[in-house]
Amino acid sequence: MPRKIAERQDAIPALGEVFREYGFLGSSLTEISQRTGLGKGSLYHFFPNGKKEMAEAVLDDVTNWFRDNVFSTLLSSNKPEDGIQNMFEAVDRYFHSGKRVCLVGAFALDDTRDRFEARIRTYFCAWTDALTTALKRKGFSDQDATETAEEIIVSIQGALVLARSKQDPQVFTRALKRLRRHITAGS
Amino acid sequence: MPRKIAERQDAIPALGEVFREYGFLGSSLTEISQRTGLGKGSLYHFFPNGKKEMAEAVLDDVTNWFRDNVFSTLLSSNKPEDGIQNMFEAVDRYFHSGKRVCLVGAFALDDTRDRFEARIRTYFCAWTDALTTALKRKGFSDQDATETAEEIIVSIQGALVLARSKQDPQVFTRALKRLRRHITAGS
DNA sequence: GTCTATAGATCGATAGAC
DNA sequence: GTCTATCGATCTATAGAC
Repeated sequence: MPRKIAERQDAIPALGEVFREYGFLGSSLTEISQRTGLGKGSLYHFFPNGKKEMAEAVLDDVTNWFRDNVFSTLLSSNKPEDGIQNMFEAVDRYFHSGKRVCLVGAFALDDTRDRFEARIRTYFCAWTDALTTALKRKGFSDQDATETAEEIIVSIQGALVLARSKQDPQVFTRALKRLRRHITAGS
Repeated sequence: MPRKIAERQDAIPALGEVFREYGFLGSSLTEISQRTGLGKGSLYHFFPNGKKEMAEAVLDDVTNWFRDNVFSTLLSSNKPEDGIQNMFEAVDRYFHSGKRVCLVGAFALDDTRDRFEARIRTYFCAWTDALTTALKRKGFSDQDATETAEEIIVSIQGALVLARSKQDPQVFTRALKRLRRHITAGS
């Protein structure tokens, strides 16, 4: 127990919640201060470059979570179907079965994308590449694996948009079910 | 030619562009004034309730465009496959082959949704219902038509997110091609 | 109807006491 | 490290001249 209660990393989950709820522009430092329990002085102590650095830290945290919980399992050599199965379970948990949006996708849709271009691209490319690799190992042809990986990530993102638009999380769970069936049927 | 050059409706296309580019919160009245060529006084003359009313007018315009160019053809009784074919062509044109985002989907992802809840839901429900009807007429079972309609709209929305995230519009055109193939193969 | 000027509130960010 | 006070900029919206 070498440290005080608050470290920079401890603020990340609350920061993620605020950015997911209000977007980047809509997240005011006042709101961020209240939800993290840190005064503006403390926030600027941990994130000297302000709100942009907070969002970068959250995006890095999201990508790291997917690397550790999704991509790594997709890329581990044994049993590609286990990696894919794990991905669907992890995705369902991460997005709270359709009740939570994808922060990266949300940032991508307006000019916020331009501020975080590299991180947004990295997230989606790493996901696409890992899933493509797993599908090839599962026996898909190169082209079929590439197309199917893109199709799956497209459907996950679109299901999150439509679920939130209709305020019906089941849109998301239905999409995941279709994708699982699609994979097992097409192998 | 009964009217002056500028009517309320003439400002809608420019308003749509600004909201698509910067989102609702990110669209300042200064930017809107420049892009529409109307001073703030004129803007408040046409839209007494300010920015919210401007966004509502744009959302209504989007929904009306889809009603006239997509939903009506899907619902017209003759030849459901012509209506579906027309939908894919209209969607490809409307979203500039993946270079333009869906304003309704973008508004849905953060707390902007709460301001325009009814309009966002109406847009997606009208689309889902029209497409479901066309698929039933094409011979799909009730459940299969409902599932497939949702799958198509999910894929279109997700493809727009991923295309913009990766800055690769071809993600969108590939998704449309897959959907067309899926429909003709599954009938 | 359309403009300029500006009110009133809130923004991100900083300074300085402790 | 954490706080309060506050800066200058920017925001939406309005007032009033023309």
